[in-house]
Amino acid sequence: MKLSTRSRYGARILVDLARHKDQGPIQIGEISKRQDISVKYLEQLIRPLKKAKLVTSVRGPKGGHLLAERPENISLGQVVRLFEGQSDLVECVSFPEKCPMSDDCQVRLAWRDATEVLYEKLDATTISDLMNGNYSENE
Amino acid sequence: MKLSTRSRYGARILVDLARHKDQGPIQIGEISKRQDISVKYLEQLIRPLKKAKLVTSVRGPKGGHLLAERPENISLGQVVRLFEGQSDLVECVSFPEKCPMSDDCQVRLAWRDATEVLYEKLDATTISDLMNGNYSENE
DNA sequence: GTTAATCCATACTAAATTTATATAGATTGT
DNA sequence: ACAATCTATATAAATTTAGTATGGATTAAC
Repeated sequence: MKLSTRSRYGARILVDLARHKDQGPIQIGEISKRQDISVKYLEQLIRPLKKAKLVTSVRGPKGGHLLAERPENISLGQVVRLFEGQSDLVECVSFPEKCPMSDDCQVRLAWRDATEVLYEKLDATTISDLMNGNYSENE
Repeated sequence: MKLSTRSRYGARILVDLARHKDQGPIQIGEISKRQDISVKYLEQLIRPLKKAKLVTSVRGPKGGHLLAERPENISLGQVVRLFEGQSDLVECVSFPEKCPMSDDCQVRLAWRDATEVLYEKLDATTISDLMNGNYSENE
């Protein structure tokens, strides 16, 4: 039960953009160096972020990428839902028809509730919480 | 980010055993029919459950499997930790050395906290909660 | 207008993981 | 003795993931 690198990298990209948001458009090459992610993979990851309106870009020379939202308005929950093909812990939570036992499966309801608790936490954690090196457990 | 079928099946096996715990040792063949899991796969899944002392078995004819603990003492957290090779949302939570950036990665701390919240919920959910068809969201 | 730097989109592949099945054997109550 | 059970390892097919490659389209600076 692990998160894809896409979610992990996606979050780091957003934090990187947030940290440098006063420096104008940020080139992929810069992010690549700082985050140690290949340029090609970065391009692939930024596309969904743009589609989701979390990031905008400026084209041409001196162009680059910018956060489209304030850091406090972007949550890890958004990132995970965006990058994980299946964002629930088990398929039957959202698609009961995938399991013949869904109808009276108590375990399914427990997975559903656990998924819910997880996303409550992820939704409550924003890029703003993570950008300044002072993230702490209690808040 | 999905749970393996092993965790899902593992939980269902335990609930099945809990539901029939007054009927003496339960044969794998019975579980197989009720839960629609192949006998061979079941054998493979029950082994770790026995190793973890959640299940015991009686050998020979008329033998079978039994819960080794009271249903209220077995949690989904135990099941998931047992069956998921990696029980954290991301590897660097338990193994910071796996990522060169772990040292001052704020996102890592957020993943750690989210993992923690998830397991708090899973640990609070027991087989007893799930065995009687009256599991409800609020408890 | 040219050009260099950027962003965009799809195809593909190699590796890892998952989900089982198959085979063979050990144990034990009747 | 033996039939029914549990145990263990090997293997294979399918799926998923992670990342690269290729080729292009756009655009601002000069």
